Amino acid sequence: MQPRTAANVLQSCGLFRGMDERQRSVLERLSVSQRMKAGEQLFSQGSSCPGLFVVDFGLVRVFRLGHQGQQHVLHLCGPDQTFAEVAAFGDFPVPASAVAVQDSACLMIPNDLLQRELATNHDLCRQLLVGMSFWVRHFVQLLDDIVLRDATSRIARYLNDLPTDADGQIQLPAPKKDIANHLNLTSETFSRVLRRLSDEEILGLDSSGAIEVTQREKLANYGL
Amino acid sequence: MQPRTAANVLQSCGLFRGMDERQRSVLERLSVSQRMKAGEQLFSQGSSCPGLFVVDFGLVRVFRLGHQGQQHVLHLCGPDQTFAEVAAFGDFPVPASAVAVQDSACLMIPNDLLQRELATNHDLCRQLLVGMSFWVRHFVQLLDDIVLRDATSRIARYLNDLPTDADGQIQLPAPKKDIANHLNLTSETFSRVLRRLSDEEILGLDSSGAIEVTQREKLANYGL
DNA sequence: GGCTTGCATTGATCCAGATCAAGTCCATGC
DNA sequence: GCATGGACTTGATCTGGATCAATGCAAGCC
Repeated sequence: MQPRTAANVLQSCGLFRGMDERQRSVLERLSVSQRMKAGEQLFSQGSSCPGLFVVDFGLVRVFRLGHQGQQHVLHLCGPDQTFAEVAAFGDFPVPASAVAVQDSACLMIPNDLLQRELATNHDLCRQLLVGMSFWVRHFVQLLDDIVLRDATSRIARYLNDLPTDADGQIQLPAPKKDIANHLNLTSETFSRVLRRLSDEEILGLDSSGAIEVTQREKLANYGL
Repeated sequence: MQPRTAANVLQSCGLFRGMDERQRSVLERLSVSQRMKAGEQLFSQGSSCPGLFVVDFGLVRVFRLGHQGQQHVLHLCGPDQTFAEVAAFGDFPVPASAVAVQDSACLMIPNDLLQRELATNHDLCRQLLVGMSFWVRHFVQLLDDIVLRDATSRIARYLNDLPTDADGQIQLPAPKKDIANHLNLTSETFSRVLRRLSDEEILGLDSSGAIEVTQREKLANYGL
């Protein structure tokens, strides 16, 4: 897999959408490319924030560690998604760790350069303020998904929000265990729920791991 | 209870700390004062965001509604705390409802005026960007409190973070049922845990509702 | 005063999902 | 090829906290 150009990555990243070409080119110049092997750690919870990351290709797992060594996956970042923005803006230690799930590449905008740019670039500030508010909303949604919904409902909603590929099938973007953990479930429970939905003929499970939604209607109902 | 001046409220509010007098006076002029009786609703989930609120005095419960009518308390806002900032910046429907727990007063900066100010005021933008990132961190912490810790640990941590008054006692800032719900517990469980901590002589429970921490050390250990 | 209403405490029971335990099925490296 | 290990499934069992239920208690109100 070959890295794209910085311009390309930034252009397709939601956080920077709405900026014009000129704006983005400023960020391009600040950015650094970085490649990681599967399993490689980018940063760990509590260390100072290296900067803002955008995934070029691959998959990065961002997670919090619990006192007894458990972990909770906050975010599974695929291409064009950002992470560590929050710590970058707030200038505090990163509140989570990040590890590449597969061989991956990222664009990184170093913290000090970003800060300097923010100091003078008003448009960038506004843009990021909006981006950030979406980020908060995301977490609020995740939070009360976990608090207010049961396992089946959470999974149904998650599946509903995934895009279907050309064959109308869903490819899970990450290993099941990581998705399960993100939804605050064990992989066992995740597996059982998929099985049940398959028995109810709402889903079709493929031995390759692809999922076909045979009754979108009913799936949406589970997600309410 | 008498409302304070707008200047006074903004000055003691964390989100606007770091702004100079001149900056704040701009916001003062935009702000509107609002009083609520106990139980009065300020806005409800899904409606358009009226603006950014700062609590003057009293207590506001901000919560999400679940499909089956359950609710989850996202935030219990006391004096000088803000709410609805997120929707205000992002300009989407408020993702939660807000109700006054007691008779209260708020300062409100209407959305349109705030937006207009943000368009030109760079310092304000930067300030709010930082404030926002703290807000995200808060939610991440709440999230994995709920995910990674058990009931006792959550409560211990919550109590540990509360300030003690002049007598070294803790006054809960809100009804127990609301605090319990915020921590994703039932009031029954909350009650039982307090009782257990009291039996272990880590806490002293007062019939008036005040809590005395008799072994801060052990309490902190529960919160790890 | 008596009446209502809502919060809080305590006990008994229940259950969704975790944990524990096997077993299957690849992919990887030697 | 064969071994090793990780991801996934499936079954049996356990448990933390929810739910249900009863009671106490204080505040507001006629």
